[in-house]
Amino acid sequence: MKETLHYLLMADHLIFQKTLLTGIKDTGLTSGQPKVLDYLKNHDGAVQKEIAAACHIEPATLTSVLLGMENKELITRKMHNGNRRSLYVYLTDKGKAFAKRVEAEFETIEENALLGFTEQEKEALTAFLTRVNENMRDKGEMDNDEV
Amino acid sequence: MKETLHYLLMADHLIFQKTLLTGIKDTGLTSGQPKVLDYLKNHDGAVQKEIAAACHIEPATLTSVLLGMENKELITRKMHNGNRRSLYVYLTDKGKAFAKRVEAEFETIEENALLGFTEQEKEALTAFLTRVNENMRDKGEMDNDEV
DNA sequence: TGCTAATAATTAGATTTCTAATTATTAGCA
DNA sequence: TGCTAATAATTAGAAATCTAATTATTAGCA
Repeated sequence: MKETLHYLLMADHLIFQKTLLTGIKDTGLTSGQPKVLDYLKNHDGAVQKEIAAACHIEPATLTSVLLGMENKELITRKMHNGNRRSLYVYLTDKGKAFAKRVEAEFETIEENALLGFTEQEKEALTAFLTRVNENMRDKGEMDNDEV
Repeated sequence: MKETLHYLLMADHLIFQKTLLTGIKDTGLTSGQPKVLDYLKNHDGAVQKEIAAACHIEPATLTSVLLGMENKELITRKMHNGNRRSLYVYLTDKGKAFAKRVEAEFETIEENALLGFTEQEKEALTAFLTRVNENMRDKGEMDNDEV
C-alpha cells in the first residue's frame, strides 16, 4: 500500500463514497445526487454557481445533476426579484426526506471510519485536512493570478 | 466550510486531482490515466484486476482507460504462460517517461499541500488516514460476509 | 475425465464529469 | 443612454465511471 498523501486521500474518499452509495441503494439516488442534497439541506435556496463550488463540480456538471433531481421531484428551481440570470434551488418535501436519509448515512459511515479515534485525534485529523485544503487553495489562487 | 470528515476528504482529494490535471495539461493525458501510470511505474507487468483494485476503479472502467492508453502507445498488454484469461500490462518507453512526469508532479503538489507541517505532523496525518482506511475496509468486508 | 464454479476481461447502457462554446441577462462606465 | 464586460446557466462532445450481463478461460471436484 502506498502511503503518499494523494493516494490516501483518494482511497479514503472513494471508499467513503462507495460505502455511501451502497448504503442508500434502496433510495434510487444516483452518484451525483447525495452531495447536492446534503448541501441544500443546510443551504436551501442557493444559486447553482454556489452549489457547484461547494460540491467541487463544474456548473455545467451541476446542470445535468439538477435535471435528474428535478425529474425525480427532489428539487424545484425559481427566479427571484426579476433576475432572470440566476436560478435558486429549493428542496421539495421529498427532497428533504432524502437529504435526511443521506445525512444519517454520512454520520453512520463517519462514526465507523473514526472508530478507535480519541476526541483529540479526531480534532487533529480535521485540523490537518483543513490545513492541507488551505495550502492547496492558496496555491491555486496564486497560479490564477500569475496569468 | 463544513468540517465533516467526508467533506474534507472529498475537497482535498478533488482539489489535488484538479491541480494535477492542470499541471500536466501539456502532456495530453486524460483524467483517468495518471493514476494508472503511477501504479505501473512501481508494478510493471501487473494484471488488470490488480491495477483496477489499486486505482479504486472497476475492472470495466479500466478496460476503457487502457484502451486509450494503448492507442497513445503508453502501454502494451501480453499473455503469459498460455494463460489466456489474464492480461499483463507493461509500460512502453513513452509510458515510462510520462509516468516519471506524473510522479514529479505528484511530489510537487504534495510538498505544497504539506507546507508548514513538521515531520511529526506529516507522519501523524499519514497514520490517521491509514487508520481511517483500515476502519472502512474492515467494515466493507464484514458487510460482504454477512450476506 | 467431465461437469460445474469461479475467474478475468469485455461489452452495453446510463450517469457523472470535464472543457469549450453558446445563450441570455445584467452591470459598468463613457 | 448605450456599448462593452462580465456573469449564470446551458449545450455539445468527449472521457471516466458505474452496474449488470456476456464471453472466454481456468480450476475444482466427483
